[in-house]
Amino acid sequence: MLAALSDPTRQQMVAVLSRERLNVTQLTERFSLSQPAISHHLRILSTAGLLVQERQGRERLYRLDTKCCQGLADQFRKFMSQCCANAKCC
Amino acid sequence: MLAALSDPTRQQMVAVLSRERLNVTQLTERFSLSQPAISHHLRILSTAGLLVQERQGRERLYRLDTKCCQGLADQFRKFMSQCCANAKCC
DNA sequence: TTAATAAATCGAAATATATGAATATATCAT
DNA sequence: ATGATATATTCATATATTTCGATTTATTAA
Repeated sequence: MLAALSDPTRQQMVAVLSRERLNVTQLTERFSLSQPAISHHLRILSTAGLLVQERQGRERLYRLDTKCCQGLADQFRKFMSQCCANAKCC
Repeated sequence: MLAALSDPTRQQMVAVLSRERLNVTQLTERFSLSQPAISHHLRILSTAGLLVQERQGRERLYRLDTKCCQGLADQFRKFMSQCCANAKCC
C-alpha cells in the first residue's frame, strides 16, 4: 500500500478518483501519460486494494475503495502510533 | 515519507529504532546487510524526517523522531480521510 | 459477422533504487 | 602524533520501476 502510494502520479490519481469515477481514457486525458502507463498505475493501485472497477457498458470506471482505503490507512496509523508509543518509553 | 517507509527493511528499522537507540554497527548486526547499505537506509529515513541522530562519544545513536513521525502520519491520515470523504459524495 | 472503441498486455528503453567492496573521514584512546 | 574504531561516501553492479509504442483482447454498435 505504501509503495503504491509513494508515487506522486498515483497519489494524484487517488485524489482524482476520490472525486470522480473515471475510465482509463479519461484519466489518460488528465495526466500527461500514455494509456498503458495509466493502466499500469491503475493496476498497482488496484492490487494494493485502493481502487475498484465498475463495468459500465464498454467502459470500466475506476473509483476509490473507501472501505479498503480506510482499513489500510488505519493499519498504517496503528503501526506509526505503536512505534511512537514505544519511543516514548526510551 | 511514503517512499521511505515503502521499503520492508526500512519499516523494520523504524520498528527496531522505536524500541532502542542503536548505532550503525549494531543495526548492521541485526540486519543481514552491509554497513554501507544500513547507512544508506538511515540516510533515507533521516531525510524523510523519521529519525534523529544523537552523538554519544564516538558513536551516533539513531532513534525515532516521534514528533515528526506523528506529524507525517497525521498528514497522511488527513489525506486519506479527505479522499474517503470525497468518495462518500459520489 | 464486422468495424470501432476501450483497456490490458507485451517488449524494450530509460530511469531509479538497493547493494556491497573499497575508500575516505572523523573521533576517541593511548 | 598514532592507531583503532565508527560512520559516511564513492563507485560499480544488480535489480526494480516507469514509460511508451505496438499489439492483443474484449465488448459494443452497426
